[in-house]
Amino acid sequence: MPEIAATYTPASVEAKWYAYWLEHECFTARPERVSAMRPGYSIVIPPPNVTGVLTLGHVLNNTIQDILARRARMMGKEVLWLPGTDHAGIATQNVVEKSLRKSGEMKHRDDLGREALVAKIWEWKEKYGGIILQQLRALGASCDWSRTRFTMDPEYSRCVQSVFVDLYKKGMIYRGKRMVNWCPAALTALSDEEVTMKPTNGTLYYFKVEVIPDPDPDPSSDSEGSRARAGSRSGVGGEWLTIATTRPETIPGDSAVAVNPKDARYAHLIGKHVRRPLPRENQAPIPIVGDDAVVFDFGTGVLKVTPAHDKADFEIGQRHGLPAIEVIDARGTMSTAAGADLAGLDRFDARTKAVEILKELGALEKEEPYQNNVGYSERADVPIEPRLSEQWFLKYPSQQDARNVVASSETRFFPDRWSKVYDHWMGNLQDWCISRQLWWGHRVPVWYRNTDASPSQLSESGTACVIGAGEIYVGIEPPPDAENWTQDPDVLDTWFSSWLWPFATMGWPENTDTLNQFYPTNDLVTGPDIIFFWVARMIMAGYEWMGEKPFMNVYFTGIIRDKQGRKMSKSLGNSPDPLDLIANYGADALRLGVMRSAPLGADILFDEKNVELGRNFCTKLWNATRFRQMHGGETEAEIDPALLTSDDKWILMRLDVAVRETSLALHGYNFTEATQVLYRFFWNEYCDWYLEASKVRVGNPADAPDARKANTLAVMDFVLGHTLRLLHPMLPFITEELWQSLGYATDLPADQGGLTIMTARWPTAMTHNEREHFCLDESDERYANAKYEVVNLGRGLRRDFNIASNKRVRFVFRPATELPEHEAAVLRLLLNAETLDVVGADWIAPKGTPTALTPLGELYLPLEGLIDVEAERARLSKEIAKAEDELGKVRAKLADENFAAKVPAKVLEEHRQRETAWSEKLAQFQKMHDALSG
RNA sequence: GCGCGCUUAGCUCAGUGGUAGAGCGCUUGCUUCACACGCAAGAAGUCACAGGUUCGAACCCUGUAGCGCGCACCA
Repeated sequence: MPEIAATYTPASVEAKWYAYWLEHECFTARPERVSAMRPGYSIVIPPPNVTGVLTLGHVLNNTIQDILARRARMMGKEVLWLPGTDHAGIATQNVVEKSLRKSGEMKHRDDLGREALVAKIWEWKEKYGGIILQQLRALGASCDWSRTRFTMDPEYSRCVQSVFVDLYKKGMIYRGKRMVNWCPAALTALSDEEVTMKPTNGTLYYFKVEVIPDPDPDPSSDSEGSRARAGSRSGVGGEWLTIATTRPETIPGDSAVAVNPKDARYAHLIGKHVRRPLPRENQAPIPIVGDDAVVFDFGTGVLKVTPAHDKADFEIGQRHGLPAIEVIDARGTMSTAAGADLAGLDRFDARTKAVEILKELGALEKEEPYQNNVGYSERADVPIEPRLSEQWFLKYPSQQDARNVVASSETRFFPDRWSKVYDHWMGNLQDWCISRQLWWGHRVPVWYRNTDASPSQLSESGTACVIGAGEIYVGIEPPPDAENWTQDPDVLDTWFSSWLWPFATMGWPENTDTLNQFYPTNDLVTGPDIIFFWVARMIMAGYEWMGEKPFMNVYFTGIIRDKQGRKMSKSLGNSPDPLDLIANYGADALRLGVMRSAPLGADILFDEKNVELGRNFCTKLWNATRFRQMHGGETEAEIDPALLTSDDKWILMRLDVAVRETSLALHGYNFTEATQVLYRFFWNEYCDWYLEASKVRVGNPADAPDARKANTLAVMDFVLGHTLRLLHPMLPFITEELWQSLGYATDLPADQGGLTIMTARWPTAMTHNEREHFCLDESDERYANAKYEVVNLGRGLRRDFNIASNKRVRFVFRPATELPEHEAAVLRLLLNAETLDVVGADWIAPKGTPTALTPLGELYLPLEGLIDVEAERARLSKEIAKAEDELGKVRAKLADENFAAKVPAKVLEEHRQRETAWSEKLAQFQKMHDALSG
């Protein structure tokens, strides 16, 4: 048996046991072992970005998953925790492009070209891609690494392509030119979910336009026709309309002005035209249309309509057959259609310029500061540009099943309130823009060719479909005569692959053992920020292709913030590196620290103090266990119930409570509560009381073992063995080290803790028979509590009379009933008393002796020659005041006749007992007080 | 604008109808033979505010304020 070292050194212990677990394949899931007696349990990891490095958010998330997985193993389940990474299209391409630009290998992606860049990204992925998974090992994550998946593995890619083809065949996928969220930084379309609205300070510009009495029949921006009219400024003296806008740079793209047809101020103008002021060289007439979307009381009630650069305007344009004039290009630069003044300018510079021109034209009436919500690209953090472009869209499949499964709690959300958020989103689904103008990702499995011939037939595999006009081929494999075809250049949204994660990682579309035994998964642990991106879509995908929900429970973690409540970010520098924390405090300390501060459903304010707390707890655990080992003796000897003391019984009962509470808390995903229960049990109950009291019996390590000492050590083994198991999911490393060091593994079967604590049985609450066996009774608990209360009161006396805690003093005790010598010995030890003289009822304390009234009798602290009568009088006065106060409160309640009449009998009885207890105390204190005065 | 959540000790948070709690921080005393990453004792709260229900409210109901989140959005 290895001797437990004086200090705990996490680094070597962690490395040792992680290697041991891997060597013994403790993390490997074996579907063939699943049976009725050994149910399967599974979690799929939310795959971190392949570019990612471990953050505190990952620590939180993966510690929870590890706790769930380890506990499930201890409960006898066959566990699969499936790890992997996500190719994360935009993020990864950005990271690699940036690094290539930095190293000078390219200036722009076009320098390399598609194939070369993708090759570079693969290279980069092979080199650095696994970092975060390595870091998870340092945290202790018990993932089945042999099953590590990547969303661009060949088999996985095939899944992605086949669901595309499947959805295409089902008519759920279509291509079209629509208004999309365009990111001018990433140069790609985004889904609605990738846009976040941010309040942004801007300006509302009011400019006027002239109503033209004699409209041009063709209001399009035909430059020749317009220029001809630009010179003859007709309509002078006509009507003018004032329009408010935040985006004057888009005026050249306006193809109408809209008013509400019910707006009496303007309704008569509908059908007339106004002169669009920009571009200067093409001040075309544009129509005034009536549309209900225009609100009366915003701005002037007149709306400029820019169908090419605003979603709402696009819809108005559709309703009125208006042309969409693109004045901003993909990079956010003004196009030639914007006119000579603006063309080539960045969209924000163009805004300034447009305002200047309006001023010059005398069209600008006023400008006022204005805060509006602007959509930002979540990833690039730049304002998105609504833009018309040709994209692939998906009508979400299996919506109804996905909605029902959460509404009916067949899949449960923790905390439950997220199910409302989910339901709301599911009820307002918009088609999903799934194509991205990137190179890194799953390429859209569609090929085109121009042909005059009639459409080709379906390919034999049935994976191809055909559309008229130009020819389009949709299939997992390229068309047979691929050289004649051009593949769609776009790739698919990363989430279009992530949503298949729960089954694509398990061998789908094959009917594998893994799928049979581990799908649906039991728990998903993720952040609420990706409830739409990922969770909702996985549920729909699960129903669409597996015909079954992907998970039974979803636990949403909080967001980790710093202690001032700010989000963790690189630029703020408030994001500590978890690996540094592990190096400084140990992985277990980090896990405990994070879990102890992670309340269910709330954000977590991270403070390194919590990790310190975790470290301190590990040290305490280490030392308390070392204390046990130092006293030697047989490991885990049989407990002799006949030799159990009140302290023994008390700790066994407290342990039982801790077992129940821990299990209950974990069952309800209350991880913080579980940690708190265990922290209190071990530190405050086991160490502070039981271990200290037991010193009476275990004596010095060198003392010869006797039956009583052996029995106490057996109780310690029982409690420590249970505690280590309860703590193992939370603190895997130190518990394994101590489990092995104490020799608890030696006599157990390999699969029940003999090989590793990982598979030791999860403690269960004591049965009635076990309680009988140990003769556990509430009276033992009451007696032990009373004894500890005597100690508390005695320590209070010491404090009140300024006796240093290391000074051994004489106490006198007058017990209410007989005090057994072994209990007196415990009192002596815990009070740090030189002696505890037990006296009879006839003993009279010297005048002024400090006295405490305890549940077991009166405790005196004789202070020979040092008695300060005034001090004791003052102390007693305080006690009397306190007793009077409490007595007053409880009597007031009892005096209320309504109270006595309506309150439950149990509560009434409690109050009566309280009254009796306080009045007795009060009487005694008063007696002692009077004696001092007399 | 709609919806959800939060407000309890200096800080972070437990506490779902019956005597206000923990950790950290603070004060005091202790190198007591497992542990100073420790031991012991202590101070510290109008439970956001206002009403209501109840014998009794931190807890249930209504309203108000502040903070946070989600959705929608008005140019």
